[in-house]
Amino acid sequence: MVNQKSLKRFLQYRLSLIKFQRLGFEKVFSYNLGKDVGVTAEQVRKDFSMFGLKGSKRGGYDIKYLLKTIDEIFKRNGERQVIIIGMGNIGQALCNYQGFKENNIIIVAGFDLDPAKYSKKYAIPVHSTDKMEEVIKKNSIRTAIIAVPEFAGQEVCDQLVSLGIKGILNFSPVNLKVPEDIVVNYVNLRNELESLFYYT
Amino acid sequence: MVNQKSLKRFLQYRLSLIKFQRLGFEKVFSYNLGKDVGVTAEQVRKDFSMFGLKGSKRGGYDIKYLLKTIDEIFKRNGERQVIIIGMGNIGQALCNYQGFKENNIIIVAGFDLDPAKYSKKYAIPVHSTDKMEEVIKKNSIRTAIIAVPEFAGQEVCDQLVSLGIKGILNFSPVNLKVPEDIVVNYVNLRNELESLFYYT
DNA sequence: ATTTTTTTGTTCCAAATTTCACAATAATTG
DNA sequence: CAATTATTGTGAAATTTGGAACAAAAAAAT
Ligand SMILES: NC(=O)c1ccc[n+]([C@@H]2O[C@H](COP(=O)([O-])OP(=O)(O)OC[C@H]3O[C@@H](n4cnc5c(N)ncnc54)[C@H](O)[C@@H]3O)[C@@H](O)[C@H]2O)c1
Ligand SMILES: NC(=O)c1ccc[n+]([C@@H]2O[C@H](COP(=O)([O-])OP(=O)(O)OC[C@H]3O[C@@H](n4cnc5c(N)ncnc54)[C@H](O)[C@@H]3O)[C@@H](O)[C@H]2O)c1
Repeated sequence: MVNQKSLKRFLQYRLSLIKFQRLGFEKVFSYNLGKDVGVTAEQVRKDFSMFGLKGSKRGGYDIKYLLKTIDEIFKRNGERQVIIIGMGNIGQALCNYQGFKENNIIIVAGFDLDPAKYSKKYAIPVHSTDKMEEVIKKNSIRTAIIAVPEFAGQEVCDQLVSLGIKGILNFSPVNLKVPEDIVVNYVNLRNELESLFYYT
Repeated sequence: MVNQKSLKRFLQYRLSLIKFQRLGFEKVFSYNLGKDVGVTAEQVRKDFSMFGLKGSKRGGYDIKYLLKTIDEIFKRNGERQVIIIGMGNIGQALCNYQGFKENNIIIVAGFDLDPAKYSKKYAIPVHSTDKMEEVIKKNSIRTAIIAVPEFAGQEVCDQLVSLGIKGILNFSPVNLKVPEDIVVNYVNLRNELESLFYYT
């Protein structure tokens, strides 16, 4: 299995590379990237080496080439579709975010139990959860965002897994029990905020 | 410096402990907590030992005592005030979230450059960024959430630091340059989602 | 009261991750 | 074109993190 941390660093490298490219650079050195992203130059080189990205000694790395390869790693050229379960605060914030479309990520639809959410006022169509199977199958969707309250997290997760979802971004503060081959990324906003109060 | 990961696990332990308490339990064993939170029992004991939390051999840990001590670690009994800079999608989602108030976290105010955001329709007062200093000083605020676009992240961060903020939750996809004594927690939603496409 | 069982607390061990160190080599300089 | 310099790529060392193992102690059983 691939190193999760390295994987997320690549997305930071990508942002940084685009920044350098906009500034007119064609090459970068490991320490340029490292400094901008907040890791050591050695870390950058190790990450690159792990995914087989090559630079030229003394000449550094070619930005275009790096971007192209990173794009391949994250399948940026294919369709990258995702659905959201739970169209409350978080679900709405995500579907209004422009940065996904700009980065080739399509939020196909939202799902909710509450009929009040099936309105036209959202950036994406919102359906009853009964329709999940249909939408997932029709679009061959493999990735989903769980943004339902804590008590519903595991239940929704089980549904998603049974419908063939392989990758989950989970906002509910629950440790999800999933089969081996399912990848879950956790975002626990309350913990991220609250842990700051330890220091302050 | 304290182990960041351990710190965040404590908040998960806390949630789990409350769950057990609601179910009528007064004691837990390390493996109960571990199973629920998704870590090993050894990890739980190690974490507890690191913060000086004591259990009784064969009797396990007293839930009330654990909760009380964890509450102290995160200063749950004092005022836990925070401000949000950037009242766009994320800023609004956060200020509408009930779970903060329920957990003794008060979002005192929001700040934005855009006057269209200074309306009464939000759950918290929203001011011009000019007012940041006044609000921070008056309430002795030490914790802030950055929810502005990428290009403004570092600038806002510098302002906050100069106004005495010590802990930052940063949603903008930038590596913030901060003095040693400032703690930053990063939430990069796009990376969390996009990294899933590596697998799917 | 003694033995057995169970669980903590901690030391030791293993795995994963990061940093160091340096040979290899490409670019630059003289 | 030889010497110098800068930077990559990677194997070894160091660090960090998590897991295993087990003695110590408390509870339960006999
Ligand atoms: N909003 C935040 O700032 C914030 C902060 C910390 C944690 N969270 C967590 O993120 C998650 C979402 O938060 P939110 O503020 O968006 O919640 P919310 O209550 O605003 O929205 C949840 C939505 O899920 C829907 N829902 C409930 N059960 C469902 C089910 N079984 N299937 C489909 N839809 C269902 C509800 O109808 C509602 O629309 C929660 O687990 C919350 O704990 C949110
Ligand atoms: N919304 C999402 O789902 C999402 C997903 C991934 C990343 N992000 C990141 O989170 C951050 C916030 O996202 P969003 O969708 O809420 O953005 P948004 O554009 O909806 O809101 C940003 C707000 O910040 C304000 N602002 C800009 N410069 C400011 C300044 N210097 N001082 C004060 N206010 C300022 C703007 O007026 C706007 O109201 C961004 O950095 C974005 O990249 C958001």
